[in-house]
Amino acid sequence: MIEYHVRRRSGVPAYQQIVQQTEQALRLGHLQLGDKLPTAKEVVAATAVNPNTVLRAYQELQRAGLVESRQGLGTFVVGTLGQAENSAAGDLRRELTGWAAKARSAGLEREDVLALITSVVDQEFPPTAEPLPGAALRERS
Amino acid sequence: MIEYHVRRRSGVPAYQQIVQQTEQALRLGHLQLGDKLPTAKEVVAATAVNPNTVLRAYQELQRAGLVESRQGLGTFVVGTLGQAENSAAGDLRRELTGWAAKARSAGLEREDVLALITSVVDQEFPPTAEPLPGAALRERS
Amino acid sequence: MIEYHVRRRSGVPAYQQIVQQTEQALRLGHLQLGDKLPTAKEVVAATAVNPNTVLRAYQELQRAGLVESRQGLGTFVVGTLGQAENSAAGDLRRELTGWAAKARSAGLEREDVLALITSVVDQEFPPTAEPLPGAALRERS
Amino acid sequence: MIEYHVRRRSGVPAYQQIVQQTEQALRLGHLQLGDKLPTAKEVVAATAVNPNTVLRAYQELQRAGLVESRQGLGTFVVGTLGQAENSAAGDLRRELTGWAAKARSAGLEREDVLALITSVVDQEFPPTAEPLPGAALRERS
DNA sequence: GTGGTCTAGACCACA
DNA sequence: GTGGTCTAGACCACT
Repeated sequence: MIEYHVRRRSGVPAYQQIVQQTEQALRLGHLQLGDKLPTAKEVVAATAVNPNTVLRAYQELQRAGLVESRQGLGTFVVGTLGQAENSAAGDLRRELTGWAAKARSAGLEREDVLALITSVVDQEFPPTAEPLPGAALRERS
Repeated sequence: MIEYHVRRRSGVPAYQQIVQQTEQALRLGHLQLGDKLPTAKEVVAATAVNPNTVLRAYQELQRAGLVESRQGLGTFVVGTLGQAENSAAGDLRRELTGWAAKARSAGLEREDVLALITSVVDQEFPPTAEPLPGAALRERS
Repeated sequence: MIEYHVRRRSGVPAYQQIVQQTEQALRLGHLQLGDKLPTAKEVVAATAVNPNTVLRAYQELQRAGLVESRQGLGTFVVGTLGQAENSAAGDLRRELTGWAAKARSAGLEREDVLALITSVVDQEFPPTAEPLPGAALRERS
Repeated sequence: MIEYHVRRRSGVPAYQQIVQQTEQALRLGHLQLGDKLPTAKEVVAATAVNPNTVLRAYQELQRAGLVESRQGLGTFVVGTLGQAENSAAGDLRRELTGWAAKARSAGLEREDVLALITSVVDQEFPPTAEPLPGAALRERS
């Protein structure tokens, strides 16, 4: 059963954190087709968020076609996402774990590692650019 | 000169994105002691956020002791952060770049890679847990 | 419940006055762990500042780890500060009150008393010096 | 010769800090009738503020009738302020110094002492209240 | 021209 | 209803 961790100070809305963690679990294969998500009550007990916040996250996931809520039964996985758990994933994970160990013994902290990683990933997998706002405005007015 | 990229749709407050990108540039050595940050005006021109949003980010960095704003002159780096650019960093970056290439040829998308990476990093460098809010409150009435 | 008093003519930013008064209340024990700060609305009603100014003060206190804001609930004290209310404080306060009475009967005004006091305190508890700005800059270009 | 100390981070405008420190020196007798203030150049060397900032402070003092600038000669004290250095001041200062020593041995820090003192002084010498803004507006419109 | 503060108002996240 | 973020614009302090 997936366990959510909500960081209130991160600035990311609580319901989005739940959505993102669910999506990530789907990519990693931690959640499989048919798996049951924890009930809102359980999430509330574990994360101290408001029940409505959980419901909103689950609705978002349902609209994305990833889960389905059944009255009185719970919420179940009905979709898949990505390739992170294909045949090569085991190797990739092993290698990355080794890399992380090396980084730690070189004295890097968690934040250093994250900075380095995002730097490399942004270079190798460039994020889709965002149009400058105002473009739409300029056309309209 | 550092260039900021603000993603408005990410849910993360714009001012925090600027703070985080500055911190990352400090960790990676892209910003050095004495370097000048772009003026609020320049950031506004590049990112289309409001000047106050930039000022707020800079003030946050100033309170963290990382930069110092001098009226009429600009904002300057006065602190350092982390170890991401020590002797071993070059090797680590090279290896990680190779790993990323392998991941791509295995068919993983950016989101898959990020999911895999955060999974491994969270395991190897466990984030500091956040105390449940309300702990202090529960003792009282 | 703490009551704030903002002096607009003092030259000190309103949000800093709120921060300082909160810190002082913590030192004096007027605010205890778990206490609730007034809502932004209440402060606005009492001091005629803008809600955003109050929020900014509370955020500053939150970053200092002294309070914690919970959406929809309010802002609560989660940290302590200093020793001004330990066992000896009662005696010290009594003595100081007596001293103030003597000063008044000697014809000193409020401003005279403040001048005398800051002079003595600065001598007995030297303030931490502030580094000359630009030290880091001078090395560079 | 008076020495100014400008704390840039205090939020109080630099020129006001110079004015206030001059007034305080007058009250304490550290500056006497006829004394010469440091030249703008000297203040600049000591505090790293802009010459214009010093000039503005001196102009303010001149408008208050406390000093007088003579071209090519310098700026001189021509007024007095308060009673902080009358006959009883010596005793009061001595007592206060003793009190401060006791406070320190009780473990209070500078900030604790300041909190305690302002609390007592505000009670014994209540600051003149400030009319709520809007009062004037209500009459006008 | 650069940064700092404040106001006003809008919209969102959360309880 | 409470706090969080952002925008827009004004005014001030400083170089």
